[in-house]
Amino acid sequence: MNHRDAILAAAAGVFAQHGFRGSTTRRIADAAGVNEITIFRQFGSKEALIRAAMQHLTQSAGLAALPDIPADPELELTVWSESFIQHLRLRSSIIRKTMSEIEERPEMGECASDVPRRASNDLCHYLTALKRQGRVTEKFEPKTAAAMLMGAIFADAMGREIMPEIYPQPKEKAAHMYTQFLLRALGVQNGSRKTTSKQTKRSKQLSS
Amino acid sequence: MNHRDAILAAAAGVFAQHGFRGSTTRRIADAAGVNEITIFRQFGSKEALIRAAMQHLTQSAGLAALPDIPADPELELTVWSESFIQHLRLRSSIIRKTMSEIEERPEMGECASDVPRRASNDLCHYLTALKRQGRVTEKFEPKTAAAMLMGAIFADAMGREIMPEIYPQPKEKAAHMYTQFLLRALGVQNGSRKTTSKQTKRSKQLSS
DNA sequence: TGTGTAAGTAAGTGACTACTTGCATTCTTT
DNA sequence: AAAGAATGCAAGTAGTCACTTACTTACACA
Repeated sequence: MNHRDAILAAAAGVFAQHGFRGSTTRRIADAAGVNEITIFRQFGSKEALIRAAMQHLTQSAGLAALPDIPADPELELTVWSESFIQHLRLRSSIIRKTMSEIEERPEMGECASDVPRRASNDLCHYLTALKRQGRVTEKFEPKTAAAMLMGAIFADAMGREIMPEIYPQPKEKAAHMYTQFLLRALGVQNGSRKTTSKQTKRSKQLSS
Repeated sequence: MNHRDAILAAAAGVFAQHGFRGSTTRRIADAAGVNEITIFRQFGSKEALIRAAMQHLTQSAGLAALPDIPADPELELTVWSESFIQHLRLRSSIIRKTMSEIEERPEMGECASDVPRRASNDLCHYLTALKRQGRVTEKFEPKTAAAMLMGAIFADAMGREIMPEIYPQPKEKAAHMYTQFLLRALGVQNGSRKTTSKQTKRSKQLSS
């Protein structure tokens, strides 16, 4: 493994555990198996290193895609929600640390808020398309619906470790339950149009 | 103002801005207008001071009450949601800092998670009562519904400052919109039983 | 073989940290 | 007025922090 990448990975890990002030250059160097000086020669300063590590992280983050034309809303939204909640859960530590640093270091927030911004955009587009198809019986604002689903997923990913008893069980089905809840609020009937046999199969699994 | 209270208030303020590691005893002393030594004489150590400040804060926190017997769900839930979102917004900085410290200092989380736990409990009881009244047409799990509403409110309070464009506008109506969304998912019809003229008036204001 | 580059070792800088000690001052209460 | 408690001031301790300097080692490539 390249030394530079090792340092970046170690910085991200230490930051996720201890935050900015707790990420001492010594700790990062030890975690990377590298001399402390190497960090300063490669990145110049601790601040530059942390910034580089954050950008490196957010660039490698991918989001599940939502189809342009909704076919099976429950299936498609559930898959999307599951991938989104998993993304947040895997990064819950670093997200918590970043959120708490934003006020002191606003530049950290700008790259961190990229993922949720894209997610909200994608989801709003999908919901708007659903509406245009006439498959929504209730009046609703896409932004409110999107904020609702994403908010529930976000709070679940951030809070379940600390207060597991206030979230739906089991945690593996939570994303699906939030999705069903959303669809019921929109008045979208179950079932799908134009589904392949594969999708129908998954669809039946979901509602079990 | 008592010196002890001034120190506690200053500690809470500095912690909200800078987190635990950034809350130096010097900064707290300056903010309280007190000599640094006084802190150690009164509280013994920085850790003991921060702990005392946190407990002092959570004890003084009150939550809006939800009636045992639902009468006007939209009104009652909206009032509750508004008070809850306002509570979280006023404390957003300190909540973010606390969430990020929990992994390193678990004892901080236990008193901090008290408010959301109580809120979830109250909300679940209310929704269960609504169900027992037969005013809910859709099948639903109270815990999921509560997690959905509270999650949306929590994410709004934590994230709107950083990403205002992904949340419903204006922010003063957000709590009401989330509440309406919840009620639609539950299939609760608008309007109220046994309302007084006052309540009806507020009810009409809300839906405007 | 020589040269440039990335890495390590050792030592140290000045600033900041939580916390202590000794003594003087102020305020409250008796 | 006397006594005791709370507070302030000055100075200092031992430790950690980011970062620097000066010098050495290992390796790639020509």
